[in-house]
Amino acid sequence: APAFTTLIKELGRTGQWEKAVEAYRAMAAAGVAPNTITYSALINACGKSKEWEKALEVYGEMRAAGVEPNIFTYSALISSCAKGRQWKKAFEIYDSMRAAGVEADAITYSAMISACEKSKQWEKALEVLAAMHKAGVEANTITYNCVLAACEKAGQADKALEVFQAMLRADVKPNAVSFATLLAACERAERWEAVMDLGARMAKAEAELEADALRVLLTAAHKTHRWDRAAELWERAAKPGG
RNA sequence: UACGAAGACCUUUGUU
Repeated sequence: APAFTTLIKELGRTGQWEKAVEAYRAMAAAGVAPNTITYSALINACGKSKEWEKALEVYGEMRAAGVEPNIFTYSALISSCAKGRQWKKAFEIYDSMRAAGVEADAITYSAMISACEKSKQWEKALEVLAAMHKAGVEANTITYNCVLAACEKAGQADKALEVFQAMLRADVKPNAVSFATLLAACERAERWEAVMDLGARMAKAEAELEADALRVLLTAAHKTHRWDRAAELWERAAKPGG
């Protein structure tokens, strides 16, 4: 079964979900029984291609075959719903997971928040973060990135900055994705002072300065008449590895 | 104890 699972994952990674399903069918023909790991990989393969209905169908077959889902299975299902922008379905899966006595971890919560984000439910995303905290599960950089993305997508720059503060208070390190999301939110809201502030934090965090981030930071320097900062940015960007 | 397999942001690919 591990060989089939590896194949299914690879097919999923390259967007060939139909072939992944074929590989799964071929298992039966070869007399190999799919297990929890195989099903989780197949659900994820379907989810990656935004085939959330197929992912749920596979889940149904899994249950019918008497194979027990675990936290990987549920997280993959939630992630599938996220990519298909089915936040209500994601909550349904989450509820059934809890009913089965499976505790959500940081990955599960992040997938839930991502589901809210992609369905443009930023308030729900904040609710999930609060529930996570209440459950005593620590939010990590990715979790916060999902929340930041939810705020950004909804045009809630102030909320994004609030979440960022909470992130720093929780001692969770922002990465390049965090900053990119924050910059996007602030750019859209024309919060140039906030952008300048982020630029300073990025420098302190030694975060990688990508082209798009540089563009927004330069725009902000221009808008706030901080020519000195613009020059500094330019020099830093010109340096190899800087 | 370990010993080829599975889940979250971003990245790749496809669709608009």
